[in-house]
Amino acid sequence: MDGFFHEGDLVAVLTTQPLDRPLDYRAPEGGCWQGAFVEVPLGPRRVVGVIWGPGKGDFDYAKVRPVTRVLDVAPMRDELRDFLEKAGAYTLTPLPAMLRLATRAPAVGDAPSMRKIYRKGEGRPDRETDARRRVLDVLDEMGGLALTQKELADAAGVTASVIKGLVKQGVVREEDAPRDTPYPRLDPDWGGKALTEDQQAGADDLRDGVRSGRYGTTLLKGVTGSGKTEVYLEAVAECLRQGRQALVLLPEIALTSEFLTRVEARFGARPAEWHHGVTSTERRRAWKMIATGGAQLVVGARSALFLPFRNLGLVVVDEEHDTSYKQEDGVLYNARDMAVLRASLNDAQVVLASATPSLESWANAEAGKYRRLTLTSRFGEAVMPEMRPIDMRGEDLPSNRWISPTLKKAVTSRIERGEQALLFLNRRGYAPVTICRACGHQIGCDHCDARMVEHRFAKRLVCHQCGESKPLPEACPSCEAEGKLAAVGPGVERMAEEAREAFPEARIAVLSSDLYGSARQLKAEIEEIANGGADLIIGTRLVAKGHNFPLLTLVGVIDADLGLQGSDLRAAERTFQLMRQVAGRAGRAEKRGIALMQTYQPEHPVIRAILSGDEEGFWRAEAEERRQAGVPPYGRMAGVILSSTDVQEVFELGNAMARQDGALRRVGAEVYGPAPAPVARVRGRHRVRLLVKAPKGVPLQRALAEWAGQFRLKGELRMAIDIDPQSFM
DNA sequence: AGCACGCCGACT
DNA sequence: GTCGGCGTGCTC
Repeated sequence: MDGFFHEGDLVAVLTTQPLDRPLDYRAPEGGCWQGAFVEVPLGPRRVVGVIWGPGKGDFDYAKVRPVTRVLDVAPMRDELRDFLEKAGAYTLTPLPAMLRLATRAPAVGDAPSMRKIYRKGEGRPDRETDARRRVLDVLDEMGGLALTQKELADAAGVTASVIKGLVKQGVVREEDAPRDTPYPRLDPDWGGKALTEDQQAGADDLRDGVRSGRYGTTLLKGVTGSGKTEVYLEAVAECLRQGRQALVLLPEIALTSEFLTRVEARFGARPAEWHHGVTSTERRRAWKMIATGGAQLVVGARSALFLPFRNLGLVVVDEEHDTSYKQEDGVLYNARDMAVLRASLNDAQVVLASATPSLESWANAEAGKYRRLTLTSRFGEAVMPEMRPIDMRGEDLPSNRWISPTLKKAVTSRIERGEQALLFLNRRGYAPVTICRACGHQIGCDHCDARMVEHRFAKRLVCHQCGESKPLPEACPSCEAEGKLAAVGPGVERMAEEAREAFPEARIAVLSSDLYGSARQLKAEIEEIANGGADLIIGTRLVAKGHNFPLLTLVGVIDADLGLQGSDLRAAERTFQLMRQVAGRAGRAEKRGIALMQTYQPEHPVIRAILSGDEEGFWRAEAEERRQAGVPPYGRMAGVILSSTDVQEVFELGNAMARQDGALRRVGAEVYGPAPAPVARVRGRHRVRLLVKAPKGVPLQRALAEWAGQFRLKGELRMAIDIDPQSFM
């Protein structure tokens, strides 16, 4: 039999321990399958591993130890093993670290955990009280189905002690049942919304893709309100009809609860959920059910890509341009690219959904690698708002004020008409810089090379890099002059202050992620505002993400130039996306909105492109610039970040690496740097960055591995290689 | 990752 | 003499 090992056979076991290769063991009594999750002895410890393949047999047979036991979970499928190997090779991540991503389920190897359930028993209770009668009524209605103690107590409006009393008499039966139960079935034909012609065509197209049973990627582009979600949920429905599983990735957990409600409305039940906020019992249930087919749809964060799907047929990456898909949590990977890789190994379809796609995806669609679907019409006839610049060079504005007379007039007129306005500034806190007027000292973080941001609402200075905070001092920490510290520059809190002065009659709400304790509170506040609880909203980029404000007709961007500073090559792309998204908040339903952008450089090509709405033109120009520069997606890049508590040590290694670059030059790659990383010191560690640039099509990973392998990291030194870095300044 | 081994400086 | 710092190497 293929992939089965009999007792005593040599097997290679990969563990999550950071060894450089799988180790040989002997198959246990009863044998084991390739992919089986096992427990093996390693030195004095026992660790969890996976049967990776046949053993190599290059180790003294007498010293080979047997597998301790095979865990009672579905073996890892070949596709997932393949995915881990390929993703590891691409990101230059050792396999054990990749396996760790795929085994992030708590206590999967333990015996199935049980819980008590309750159903109708025999006879009548000795005394028939109201409470007891209600419990029995609830159980009667269930028609023999069992409930947990909490469900039963809540439904009957009694406490647990009533149930216990009935159990004692045998009137209610208590039983043990496994805790990890399948998720309720989703019905693909439950609540389909009527689609517009445009949406219907898109949905048909995606459905055909899913029906093909083959790999394929579609870039689904559509502005806010164009019905992207409805359209891709039709692809999910088709996937469920085919009896395959679907995965929807969202960039932020804050968006999941709203999304789950929509899924429930469409399919009649809630899907499995997977992100850091899910309890460990629920994660364990999800993991097991995904492996056995008891979960049809998973909604989750990027780590959901490593779940043990039994038959994955579709992956949707919503807001595919979102930078949070590329972030470090030990392993540096871009969830959008990994979704495409995983899908291709599973003969599954990918849908990349966005109003403002990444340049990479746009280029892949242009090159014919991805299909392209564009939804044009917005619901209820409204279109993208009218966009106009406010040339700040011509505005009469005192220093320390940021709302221009033109913008002020526009906001006033909207508020008078009972409509909402939004002032957008992508900067949290009160002021980004606190400077001493006596000596010029700027207050910085003690552990990072970053300035402390004043948060007046919390009465503290906060480092946005490491989260460290301290009270605002009375005296300058450098020259000790008292009362000379001044806030410089605007943050949303300061904008709110100015707005209260400018619009004394208006009800003003500030939306910034740090002002709310929990995602739940924030969501409640957003709902309140959407229902008309405020006249003027002042918000950070948080407002750009998927929330709908039906009364909003004016968006004022305080500083449209903000994202264009610095030398980051992606700055243009990000600013373009952000500005279009923020502007898209204005005007829905029957009211057309307007977006006003305060700028000191209205002739800047990016600002002009944002205002004219010539997206294709912008992408083409941007693509041409990248092609000229030989940077992604027309060339390859990798970042190398070295860090240590010792500055000199990092720079010495950085310089040595830059000098000994033979392995890179042999494939035509070049090294730049070392330079201090964008934030040169984080949490007390000094960081230095090297950049590697290579033509497309060269074996970059192999060259990088050979190059980096020459250097030994001693002491506190750490090296992280980032393939396809987000920023390449 | 853990854990043992071993080579040097410092102390009862 | 021996205690303990951490650099190096091994785990099937």
